[in-house]
Amino acid sequence: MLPVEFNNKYEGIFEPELMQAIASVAVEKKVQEGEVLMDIGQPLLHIPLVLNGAIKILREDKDGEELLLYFIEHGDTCAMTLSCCMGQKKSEIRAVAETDAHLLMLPVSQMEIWMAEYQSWRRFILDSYHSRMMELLDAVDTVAFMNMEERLLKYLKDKAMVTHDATVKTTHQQVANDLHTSRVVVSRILKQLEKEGKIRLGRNQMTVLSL
DNA sequence: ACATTAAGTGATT
DNA sequence: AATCACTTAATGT
Repeated sequence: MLPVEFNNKYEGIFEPELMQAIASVAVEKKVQEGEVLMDIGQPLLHIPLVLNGAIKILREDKDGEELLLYFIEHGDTCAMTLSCCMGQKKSEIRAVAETDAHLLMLPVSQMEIWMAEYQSWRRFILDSYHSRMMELLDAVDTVAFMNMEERLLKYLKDKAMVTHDATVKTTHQQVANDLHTSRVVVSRILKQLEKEGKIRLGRNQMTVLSL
C-alpha cells in the first residue's frame, strides 16, 4: 500500500496502471535529519522520491571539502540517480537529510521499463531532470557571480524555505562547510547582515527577517 | 568551578 | 576572502 502523501500528489499525474506498478515495487523509507542517504562512489540502486522533508545535495572535492549544490523536497527526485540509472554508475554526489524526511524508493531496474511503457512517467522524469538542471545552473551562477554576502543570504533563505522556519538552527561552522568557506568569514558577514537588519543572530541559530 | 564549543575581532596576506 | 592568533560568551559535566 502506498502512503497517502504519494497518492495525493501523484494520482492525478500517473495513470492508474503506473500507480499500481509503483505500488508493487516501492519501498518506503524514513530518514532522520543528518542521515547520509547517498554517498560518493556508492552504487545507485534506487530512485528516491521525496514525499516530505528536504534533502541537501553536496559535491565534495578530493580533500573532503564540501559544497552545497541544492536542496530537493516534496515531489522531486535526484537528478544524479536519473543520469546514472541507464548504465549502472556510481553516485557523484552526497545526499544528506536536511530534515527528517519520508521517501519512496523505486528500483532503478524499473526505470527503463516504465520509460517505455508510460507516457506520464517519461514526462515526470524529463520534467524532474529539467528542474534539477535549472537548479544546478542556479548553483553555478551563485558561486560564480554572487559575492559571499549574497550567497550567505541566499543560503539562509533557501534553508529557511525547505525547513519552513525562518529561524535556521545551525552553527557558523556548518554554514561555512556548506558554502565551502571559513567560519571566520561566515561570522563576519553574518554580523554585517545583522547590522543591515536582514537577519537576527543567536547562539546556534540565525533568523531571516526578510523572506 | 572547569573544560569544551561557539562566536567575535584585529592584524596580515 | 582566507588565515592566524587571540578573546569573549555560552553550555555541558
